[in-house]
Amino acid sequence: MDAREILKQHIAKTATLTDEEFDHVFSHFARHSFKKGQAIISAGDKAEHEYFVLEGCLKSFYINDDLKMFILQFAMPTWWASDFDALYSGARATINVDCITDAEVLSLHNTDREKLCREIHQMEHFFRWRTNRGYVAAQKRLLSLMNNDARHRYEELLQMYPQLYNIVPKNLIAAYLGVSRETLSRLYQHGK
Amino acid sequence: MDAREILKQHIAKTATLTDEEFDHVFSHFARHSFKKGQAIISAGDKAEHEYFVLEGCLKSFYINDDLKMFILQFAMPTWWASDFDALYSGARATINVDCITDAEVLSLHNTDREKLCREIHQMEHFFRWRTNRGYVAAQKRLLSLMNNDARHRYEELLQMYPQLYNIVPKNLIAAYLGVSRETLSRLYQHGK
DNA sequence: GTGTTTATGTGATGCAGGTCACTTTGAGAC
DNA sequence: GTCTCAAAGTGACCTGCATCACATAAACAC
Repeated sequence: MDAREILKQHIAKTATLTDEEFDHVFSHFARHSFKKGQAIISAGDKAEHEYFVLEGCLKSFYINDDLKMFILQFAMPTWWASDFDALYSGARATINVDCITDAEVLSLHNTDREKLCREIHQMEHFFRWRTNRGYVAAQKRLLSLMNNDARHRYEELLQMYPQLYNIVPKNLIAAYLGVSRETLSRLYQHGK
Repeated sequence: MDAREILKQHIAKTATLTDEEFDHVFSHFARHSFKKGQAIISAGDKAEHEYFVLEGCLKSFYINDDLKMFILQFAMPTWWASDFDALYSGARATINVDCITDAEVLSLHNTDREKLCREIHQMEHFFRWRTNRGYVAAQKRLLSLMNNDARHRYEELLQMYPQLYNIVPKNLIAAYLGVSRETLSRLYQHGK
């Protein structure tokens, strides 16, 4: 399935667009291919685009002063990634986005998203719902982080996104869960 | 300042409405007075409304199987509170909302929010931005929870919301930070 | 292929913060 | 006022997870 069709079906789940409207929307996206390990947004950059994943897997992450990495999100096909704080506020990025595997993405400029939201009511609706889902997911993750131990969070993650197990190295899973890679490794030593 | 004016100015920060449009919007809100300690949404309820705070302070929180409380949000004047997951998905509430102090609020039914978003493009814009801000704030809190220790998170919270110090008891602050009340109490024993 | 980097496992040790138990202070209710 | 209950402080003890150190093993570059 081509990029156009993937995006069209993705948006159609939340918003109703005519074919002409979708053509107009799609004309604001640009396609990019990235290699495994390649950076898409680096801390300090201006974050001007958000990215819709067609193929592969991205991660968005923060690096603290001790160079420790914390993963905010893994982005699989039909997910969106960016430094949303910087994107909306116009500030420099503090979040990085890069490629865990080779990836195909569509980029949308911040200005164009706002333009599309102004022009087409249904696009504003679409982006409202996309953010809604992100907000609710972030709140659930906050509660899980406060309430559950490392093992529980690990099993929760694998149950929710089984595909991750095969694609994402354990050190990155640890950086998502908020535990050290050693602790994650020890969770299942000698079979559970 | 009356309820109408507070809401009007709050919305005007993000969206442009004519007076007629605002009158229409405002007609969907209902005003309520609550007493300190009173519950607004309880786990198991249908969550059908979201609440805009005019006066006082609410909290939204989760209670786990061990009856331990985790606070998702304090809601001060011009903040919104609800179980947004249940509200949007139609599921039963898992989050509670109640009053830390006596409070004056405006309620908006889920159905009416969606109706207003359909009728008035600018209202869809308003709610998109409201959720944006919530999403970004939740992501920052996730990072802080993974990256910083209890003392750091406490100082961060007080710096961001100094008003909380006088209004909100320490055991609730602890439930927000994700530490025990004993640990929070010990942070500043014998003056720092 | 060979050398280099990245991912993973595992032992030893330390500490932040949890839990339990008890005390003190303060705010309402009457 | 007095009684009750919630909030807050503190000691003693325990534990989940971090950190450091080193050993494999697998992936990648050339």
